[in-house]
Amino acid sequence: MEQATASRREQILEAALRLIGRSGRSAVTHRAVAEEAGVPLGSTTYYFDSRDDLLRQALEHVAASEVERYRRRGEELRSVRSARELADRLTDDLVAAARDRVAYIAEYELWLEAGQRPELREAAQTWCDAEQRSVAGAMEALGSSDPAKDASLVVAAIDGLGERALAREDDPAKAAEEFRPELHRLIERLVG
Amino acid sequence: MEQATASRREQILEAALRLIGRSGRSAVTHRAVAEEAGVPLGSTTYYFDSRDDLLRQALEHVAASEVERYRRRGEELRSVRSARELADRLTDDLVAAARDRVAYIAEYELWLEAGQRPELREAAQTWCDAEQRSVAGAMEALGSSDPAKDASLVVAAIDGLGERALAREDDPAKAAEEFRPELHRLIERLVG
DNA sequence: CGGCCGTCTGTACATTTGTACAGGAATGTG
DNA sequence: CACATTCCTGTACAAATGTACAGACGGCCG
Repeated sequence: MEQATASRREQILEAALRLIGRSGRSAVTHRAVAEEAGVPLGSTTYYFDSRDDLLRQALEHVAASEVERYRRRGEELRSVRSARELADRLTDDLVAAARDRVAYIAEYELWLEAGQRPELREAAQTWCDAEQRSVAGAMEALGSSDPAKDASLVVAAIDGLGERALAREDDPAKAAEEFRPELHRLIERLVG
Repeated sequence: MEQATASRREQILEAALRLIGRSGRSAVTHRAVAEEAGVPLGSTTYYFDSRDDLLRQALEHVAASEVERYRRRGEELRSVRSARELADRLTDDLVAAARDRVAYIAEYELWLEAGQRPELREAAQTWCDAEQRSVAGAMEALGSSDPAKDASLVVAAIDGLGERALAREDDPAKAAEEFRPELHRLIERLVG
């Protein structure tokens, strides 16, 4: 039954991610994760070699699922017809991400962890590339002269803006909403 | 002797920041900070009420010094004559930041900590505003139609790009260097 | 049935950590 | 000089943490 095994493992990984989203990577302790996942303490040490291993796999896990999400999102974004439409969709995504902070905070925690741990750089890289690719298709559809580079800029701006939204936790979704005209201006200028 | 007191306090705060830059916020323990600062364990509990207090003050301390740095840098940037010149200066700053990671990583750790701790949001806000203002003056000098908003975009892009550079620690400065043409393109498009 | 094996869990233990606090050293004050 | 006050540090201890591991449980084969 690797099915059951996999779901149990994932149950633990996702509990770890919820903790990261709520209280940062330092909150990932065997005991806290076990409690959050509703499994006994022994489970976390059974499925993962060490605390570091658990943290690493949790970040790789969220990276993998975000890559998949961007792949699907990339397909949809190829159909945009105007800078405004793309800006709207990207802002909607950002607002949604800000609303359900877990994955979004995990992304930033992953960057920082990757800064000190080479094993995580590949995951960070893959995540970043997927995000960029999902936007590049849309930039191409809008007639950008260099879709890859423009997408790189748009994604960098989104990440930077998202960061700011997170730090205004009173209402990060509202903060994200305010970036709509900014993103519009950026995309318009790049493809115009 | 508040002079001596201040320097001792700062000695501890800066040791904490070096630890953050090297191993993240979770590395800030009384013992690790004391050892890094070369002071006895009792000192850290004497100058700071608790571990949380120490972490908070360390982040506020680096925020304050970065605000000051941006204020000075803002003056200099007002004299730029072209998009290329501004892009060059901003890239140089980014390369320098990536080279000496501590303050740069601290910035991101501050964002994340501010996401969960309201007391830190003001510092994050102030830092962000200072960074934006330092660029806004230059955008104005270049004839931007909306310097504040353009600066907001440029700063967001820089922060997003910087994040990426950090995750490629093999040589973050080299990664930052590669953003030079991207920044140039962005600024040119915005003010053009 | 008995034996075997992989899955899983409760417990135990050495470390690490936050923090309180008694008292030492230094400095000022009469 | 005695004394008070403030600054500082070593030590102690409870709590939290990482991790090893003995053994329970459940299926499966002979």
